[in-house]
Amino acid sequence: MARAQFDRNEVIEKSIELFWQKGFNASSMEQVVKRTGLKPGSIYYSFGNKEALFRESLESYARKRAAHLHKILDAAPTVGEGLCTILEEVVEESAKENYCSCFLVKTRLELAAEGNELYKYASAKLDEVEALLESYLKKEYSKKVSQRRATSLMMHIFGVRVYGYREGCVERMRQGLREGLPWLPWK
Amino acid sequence: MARAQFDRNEVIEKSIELFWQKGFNASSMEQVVKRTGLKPGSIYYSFGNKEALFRESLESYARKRAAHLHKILDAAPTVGEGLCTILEEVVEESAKENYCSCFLVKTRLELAAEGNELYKYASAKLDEVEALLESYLKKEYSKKVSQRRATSLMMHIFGVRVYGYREGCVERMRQGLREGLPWLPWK
DNA sequence: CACCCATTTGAATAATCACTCAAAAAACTA
DNA sequence: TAGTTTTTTGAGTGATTATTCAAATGGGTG
Repeated sequence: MARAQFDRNEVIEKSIELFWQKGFNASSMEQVVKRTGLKPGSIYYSFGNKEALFRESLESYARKRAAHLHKILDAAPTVGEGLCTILEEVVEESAKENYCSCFLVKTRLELAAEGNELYKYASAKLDEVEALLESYLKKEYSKKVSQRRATSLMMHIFGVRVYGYREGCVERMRQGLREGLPWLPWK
Repeated sequence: MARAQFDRNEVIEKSIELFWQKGFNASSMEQVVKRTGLKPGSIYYSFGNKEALFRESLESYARKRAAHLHKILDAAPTVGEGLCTILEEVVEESAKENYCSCFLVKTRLELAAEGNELYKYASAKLDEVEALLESYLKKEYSKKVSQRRATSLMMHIFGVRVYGYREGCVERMRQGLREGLPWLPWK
């Protein structure tokens, strides 16, 4: 076998599922073995160790999320409408079964102690999301207003990511978002 | 020894410190042994098991937080001013070394999978905080407005709890809060 | 076809985990 | 002070953890 037999993307996909749902510490490599079907040796040969596999999963997740945000904001007629779409999506995501917030947010909260590298990575990626929002806002607002509103948006997104665990909270969150972000073109 | 030799409150206090900082899964009972100075047998004899000790720690934390919120809101000249004080405190807390968000929020995010009892408890306590805020708001606003603003406040608090890990973010968050909560009497 | 080497295998390893228990010790009671 | 009950002690348990490795496997290449 000169080339690996498994599909690397599929393995990362399954790992994201597990790590996102359970977090770093509650996920065991045995569970990774079970979900991916690979043997322990293969996983370690291909990915190094648990932290490296987790990191690759986080990277993949962050890449896809950033691409998605870009796509929506580029497709929207105005920045404001794009932001409304994003927020509405985040709200609706919380209504799904097995909702588990945002992989980056969860990692930031779980691994903050001791300056963990995975924490640093998740934090850097979240900062990048804010920078992305700010850059789009600058198309319509001054630098000062854009920065303030980007931070406000981030806090609302984080808010929904935590609030969303509550059952039957979708309408409440919609109201709350309209209250806190009245400058957006809500429908 | 008919009565325990250690101070139960002190042990819970040390446990809160550990569990709050590291979370449930990254905290080992050996670390509890080290921090409290008790022997394993004593801990299990007095508290049952890890989950029960964690729960007692969570309960103690939640009780103290709720009392603190009540105290501030009762002492403030107006509800709005009390809310500003609370938010400013949460922001300033994030600037401390070893900042670790909110024990309840961290527990909610870490243990949501599989309907864990500790997750349910943390969630219920967070819901109670919102109910508390809403009851104070009703003194000055209609039921509808109070509910909407209580949710908005909760989302902002959650937002700060997650955003606060970012370094040098205090001024940013202050700006963001004023942007999202313009109806509060900010100074 | 034969060789090579990347990859797979799965049992094994050592560390750590939550938790237990029988015996010792230390209060309270009479 | 003698006896009873509660609490402490700390070595020990079995399960689970992340990780390793020598041997087997099989695709690519000449």
